[in-house]
Amino acid sequence: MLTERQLMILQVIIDDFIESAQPVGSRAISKKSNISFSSATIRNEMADLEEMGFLEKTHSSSGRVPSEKGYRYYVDHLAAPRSSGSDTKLIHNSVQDGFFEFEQIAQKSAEILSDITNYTSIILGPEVLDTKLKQLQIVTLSKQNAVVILVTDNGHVEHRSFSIPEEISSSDLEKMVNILNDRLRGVPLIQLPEKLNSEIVMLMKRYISDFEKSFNYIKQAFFNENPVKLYFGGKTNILTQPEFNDINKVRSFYSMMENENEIARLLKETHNGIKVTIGHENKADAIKDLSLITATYQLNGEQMGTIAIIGPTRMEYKRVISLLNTLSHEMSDALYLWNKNNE
Amino acid sequence: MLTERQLMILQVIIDDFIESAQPVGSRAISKKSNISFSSATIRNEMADLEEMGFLEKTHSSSGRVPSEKGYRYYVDHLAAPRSSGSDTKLIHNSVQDGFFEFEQIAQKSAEILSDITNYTSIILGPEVLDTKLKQLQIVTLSKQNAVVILVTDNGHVEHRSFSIPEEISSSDLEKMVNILNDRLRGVPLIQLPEKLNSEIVMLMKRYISDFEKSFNYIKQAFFNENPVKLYFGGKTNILTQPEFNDINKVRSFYSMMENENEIARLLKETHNGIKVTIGHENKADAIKDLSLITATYQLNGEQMGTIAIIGPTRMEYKRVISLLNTLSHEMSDALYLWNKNNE
DNA sequence: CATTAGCACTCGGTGATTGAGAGTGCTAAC
DNA sequence: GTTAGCACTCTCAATCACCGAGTGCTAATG
Repeated sequence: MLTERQLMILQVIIDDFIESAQPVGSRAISKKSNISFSSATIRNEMADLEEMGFLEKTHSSSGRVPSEKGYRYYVDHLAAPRSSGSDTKLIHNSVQDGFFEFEQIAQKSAEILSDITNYTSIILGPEVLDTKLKQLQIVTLSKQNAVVILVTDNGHVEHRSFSIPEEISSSDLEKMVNILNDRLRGVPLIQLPEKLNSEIVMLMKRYISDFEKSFNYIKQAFFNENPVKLYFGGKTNILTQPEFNDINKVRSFYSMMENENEIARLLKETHNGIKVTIGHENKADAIKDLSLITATYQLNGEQMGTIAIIGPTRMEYKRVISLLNTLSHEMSDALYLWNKNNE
Repeated sequence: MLTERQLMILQVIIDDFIESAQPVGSRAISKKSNISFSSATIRNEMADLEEMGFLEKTHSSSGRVPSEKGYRYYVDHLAAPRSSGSDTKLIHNSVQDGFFEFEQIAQKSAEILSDITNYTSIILGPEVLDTKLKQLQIVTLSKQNAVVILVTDNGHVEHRSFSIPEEISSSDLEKMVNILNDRLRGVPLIQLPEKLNSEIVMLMKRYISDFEKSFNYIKQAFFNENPVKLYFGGKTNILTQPEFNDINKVRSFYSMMENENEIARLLKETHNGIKVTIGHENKADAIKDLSLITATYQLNGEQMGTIAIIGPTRMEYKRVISLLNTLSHEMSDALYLWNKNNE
């Protein structure tokens, strides 16, 4: 469909625009070292590319700017991922550097990703639902107060304070914890509320009277939480992008970022591999003039979570794609190792 | 120094400007129902007030705008705190509604504060340094991995995963935890590193060989943390304030907000009571055209932490001061009750 | 026939000019 | 002491001319 030369010109225009954020004129292109045609020739080609929808003008006598279709073509055909050794090393080090806890690594990776790209990065943690309860613990602080601590088999820890009903003695508490541990160890978190309600409540009532009130509080505290966690990096980076000189864009972007559920939903749409969503391809209104690039990470082939970068449609696709690729593999590898040790 | 009438006019101007964000003209003032002088008279008074430094003009023929000195006078003499019943109720409910955990309450209060004011709120948590260790717990996840959990006497929980050196058997681990609990229970967190290094290390070495490596990791994980925690509310609220139409202001504000240490330092300067810092009175450059209002909360008369609101110098001082006052008392009360139960 | 030089044309951006409107300071009258 | 009146100042928005970057088209070129 496109001639060799058109491809080349399209590529040059997009590369140039990604770098400069300025409309690209025919003269500027003709001066590039790898271009040997006159500006007039290029003008003709650009007119054709515009007609086909790959380029746009900001006004009738301006230089050309890539359209969303142009970007789409660019990422699909033109943007061979370009990996930088130093970037790769940075990511590698951050992931390998003591992989003890997923939360740490995710947070750190999100920060590095946003630091080296100047975009905003988001990492979607694995669903906690299929993690299993490892241990339940109650630490009493005083006669009235105690902390329940819940540890999952992947090392995640949740805790919640509660006040001890007067009727419950400390030996009762101990009994209760023992029962719970006995019965609930190994139960997937997602089944916990149900298990608690059916089997356990009955059992407990036999041992301890009137424990329901305080127990409800604990249950609620643990299971109303978001079932999924997001790690952000560089939330304010977009402020340095020229396309965000408009306060209203900033506003709508941030109000969107506050809605974690929506973001999680967006990120979950990726299924294995890297997905680039450009401008209006995005379903969420607030990022209809931004691009979202997502990649997944896996454990034993099963998708665990998503890494994402949000930036202007004028994004360094090549670099970002390669970065996400690297990080995705690093995280998958680390998860695999960690899991193997954990068997 | 100021006549009755000048006071009145100053007050009206500031109130009006706080509401409208527009320079206030003499004619507008003369029309207010509680003002019975002509615009000419008011012009004369305004000229005097300007000469004294309480008012400013944005240009030679504009209406007047309060100067920082004007705001200062306003909060010191004119702004009798005006408490709204519904605000008070909101705060009261949020604080009372299940005071089991400080973190929850602080987070929720910060959010409510920012929601009802449209400014940004920050709550500085109590120094964790003088809380004491209540219990240490190690939960093994597998042969290689484990989680250390540290509970303080005020219900704060910290945890960190680590990998178990191969030399350590699970019975060794148990021993280690027992020793640690024995020796460290009741020790103030601030003394923990020291204690660990002096007494405990020696003791442990006798029981367990080569535990140092993994132990160092734990130590580091726990004690490199910020010794103080900040809870933010409404970080994006300032975007709705007209004074933040300038992207550069937004940028400098956010880059300041990312520096938690500096913010903590600012908030710590308050000592009992409410403190209003207007514009250039602030030491931090990034908020030299903003106002910061702080209040402390106490436990048994001892200052525990700070509540703060950041907004434009054109801030609803009356309302904010009264809100902070209310919240400060509510939090102090709640802390007191909680502490009493905890004895 | 593809390429290119040349040129008229278009449009955004800048700076100067203008008039309206809001507000002031000052003076003179009350 | 207060106020009406008025000249003056300055912002803001609209208008205009002009420049420059860039285009589209045509005609000449190899």
